[in-house]
Formats: sequence, structure tokens, C-alpha cells
Amino acid sequence: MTEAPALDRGARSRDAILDTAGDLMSRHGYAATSISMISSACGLPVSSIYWHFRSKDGIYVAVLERARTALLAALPPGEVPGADVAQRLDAFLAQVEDAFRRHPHGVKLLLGLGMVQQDASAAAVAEVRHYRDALVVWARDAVSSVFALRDRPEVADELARFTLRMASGTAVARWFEPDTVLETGPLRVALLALAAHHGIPLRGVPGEDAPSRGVTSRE
Amino acid sequence: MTEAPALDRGARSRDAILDTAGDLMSRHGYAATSISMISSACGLPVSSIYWHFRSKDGIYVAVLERARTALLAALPPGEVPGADVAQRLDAFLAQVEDAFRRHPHGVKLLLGLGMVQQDASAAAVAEVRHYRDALVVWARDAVSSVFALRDRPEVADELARFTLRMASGTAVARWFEPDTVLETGPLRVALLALAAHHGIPLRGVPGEDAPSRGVTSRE
DNA sequence: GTCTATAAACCGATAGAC
DNA sequence: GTCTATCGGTTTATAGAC
Repeated sequence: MTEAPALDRGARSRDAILDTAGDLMSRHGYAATSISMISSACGLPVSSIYWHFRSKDGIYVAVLERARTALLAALPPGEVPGADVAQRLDAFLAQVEDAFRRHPHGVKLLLGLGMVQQDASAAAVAEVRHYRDALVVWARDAVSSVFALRDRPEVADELARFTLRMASGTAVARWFEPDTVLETGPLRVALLALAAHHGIPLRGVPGEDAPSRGVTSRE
Repeated sequence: MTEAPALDRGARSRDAILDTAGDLMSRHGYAATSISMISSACGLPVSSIYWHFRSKDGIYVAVLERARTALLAALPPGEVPGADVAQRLDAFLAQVEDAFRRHPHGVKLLLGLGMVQQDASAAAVAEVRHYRDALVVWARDAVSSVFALRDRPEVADELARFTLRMASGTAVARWFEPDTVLETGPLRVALLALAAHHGIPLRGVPGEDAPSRGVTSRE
């Protein structure tokens, strides 16, 4: 415990730098985060940072890549479990909300750094798009599974876009009121209505196959 | 025309600086936009910029204030005209989409600069919140008028938040795919479903007072 | 109000001892 | 791999002539 293997020293430092850089960049944005800020915040000298990552841009790419793999690991499915639409939808919304709550950095990194696309390097732009595309694919697969949309890809696309934009908008609202959470209740109502609007059968969803006066039974 | 009154020279320069600064800051973000960039882009020397606005922060505050008044001037109502919910909703969505399309700067300024809240001055933070609050108040008044929610303020609040978050999320999507537009179709379906979910009467909306099989008649 | 010139601090990045 | 020291460039901001 006191005699940590020397081989791990570098990896641990690397992680510490990434932790600090990710935190600072998600709070201040890429441009406003300087190497010296990262250095003094994590304790390691400037040149160590440049040894691990070749440039400031390299730090950004590594931070984003790490955030992406962490987020995707926290979004296990693709196939959402559940017997009917209502169960799968609830499971899906719970997953989205949980990932959103436990990984606040990821989205803010995408936002604060994705903005800089114009100035950023090719590698950085590629990593930003990679991150974003992974989210889009995941969301499309998940809603496709929830609403059984294998033969209606354009509907799956619309529902996925809708969900992701609501999540992004909530992330924006979050830095005005930090305790803002993703409101899954209204989102649930909206997704059900959109699916119904496109003629998707909603077996097992209360208030949809039983024409009970237009109220969907929540709250 | 050639003999412009000397008194206006300063004001015209001031506007030119604000135009350039707003454009650059909305594209690169506050931190990544330097005074010398603004100077060389608008032709006026650095010291003129500092004469008009006392600091870089002062430029930011002035840019935001101008964007706010311009946006609010382009959002005329408060009271949305229309005989029934459907007409008023369409008018409201048209207004939102139009403002969103014609004032892309405003939102991006809020996003790119609102992020920097932690480092920014008190005046800057105040102006960001002022801008954001004005949008919230407008949206709440508008949806309240659309759905006749004078005695259901909590519902008006939810619908306004929902709309603004969708608009923010679309603004985010926009800098990944610049030709992204606000999808008012799905938003319309979602808002109607949310209103119905809260028991708001929707006189005159096709597919809601006539139980016609759950499809809302669009597309 | 506009210009040139410059101060003082900070930036990203590197050299080289250990 | 980590450290000190530093280079060259850019930043915000100011001084002072016009």
C-alpha cells in the first residue's frame, strides 16, 4: 500500500491530470482553462502535463474520450427490458435521468467545448462528433426498442432527437439553476403523444388504448 | 450623407464594435475572443474599444444587453392572438420559430457566455440572468395566453420551461449541424399532450375533443 | 474620439538537470 | 516521470499625441 508499484505512478498522475482538467474545463470552458490552472489545481508541474499529453488540445481530446467511454458504460442497454411500452418507457427514462444526474460533466464538456469547434484541431472536432454520435445512436436504439420501431426508423429518429434536445436544454438550464433535474414526467407524456401521433400502437399504456378522456393517469 | 454629423461618429463606432464583438463572441465564446481580434475585425484600434467600453467585461455586458433588447423587441406579444387554442398555439410556435431563426446570436451568446458565470463579473452575471429571466417571463405569459392558464400558473410554468428547454436543446444541436431548425411540429404535439394531461380544456383542437383514434391530424 | 506605442502579466510550449 | 527555468508570443489595459 505504501510501496505502490512504480509503473502505476505515471498512470495515476495521468488520471489525476484528467480529473482536474475535466472538472475545470467543464466549469470554465476550454479556452478559459489554462495549463497553469490545471497544474496548480492538481499539484503536478506544467511539464509533466505536457509529457503525458502533447498539447492543450491533447488534454481536451483525452478528457472527452474518457468522458465518452464513462458515459457509454453507464448507459448499458440498447435493448430496453420490459414487457410492454409503458414498462420499457419508464426503464428508458430512468436510465436517461440516472446518466444525466451522475455524469453532469459529459454534457457540459460537449457544450462548452463543442462551441469551440471553429478553432479546435481536427482531432478535437473528431472526438466531439464521436461523442455526440455515440449518444445519438444510443438514443435511437433505445427508443426503437421501447416503442418497437424496427420498421419505422424515421419515427425512432424523431423521438431520439426530441429526447436528446430536451436533455441538452435541461443541461443548459442547469447552469442557471444548478439544482435543475431532467423532468421525466413531461418528457414521458410528450414521447407517448408523439408515438401516438405517428400511429405507433401503444399496448399496455393507460389512457391510450382505453379512450378514457385524454388524461394519461400521471400525477 | 458624406457630411455625417460629428456627434454620430462615436455612436456609429460603438455600434460597429458591438456588431463585431457579438458576432465573434457568439462564434468563439467569450474567453476565446480577444480585444485584438475585435479590433482587427472592425477596423478600429484597441484603445477606441477601451474608450467606449471600459473593459472586455464591459463589451460583453453591452453585447448581451443589446441582444436582449433586440430579441424582446422581436417577440411582440405577451397576449397571443387567436380565436381558439389551435390558432393561438400555431401563432405562438410561429413566433418562437421566427425569433429563433432570425436571432441565432442571442441564444448562443447566452450559452457561450453564460457558461463563464463563475469567472465573470457581477455586472455580467446580472445581465445574463436579466436576459434569461426576460425569456422565461415572455414564454410563461405566451403559453398562459395560448392555453388560457390564468388560474393554473404551475401548468403555464411547466409548458414554458418545456418550450424553452426544447429551444435551448435545438440551439445546441445547431452547432453540430448548422442547418438545424426548431421542429415546431413535434413541439406542438407535445404541448397539446401536456396541456391535456393537466386537464386543460382544448376547445377547437382537432383530435382532442373528437376522440378520433389518437392521431392528431398532422402530416 | 481616434490613433501609436507600450507596460505588465499571462499564455502555450520547451530545454535540460535529476 | 518529475522538476526548475525560461523562451517567444499574446493578452488586457493604459499613456499620451493628435
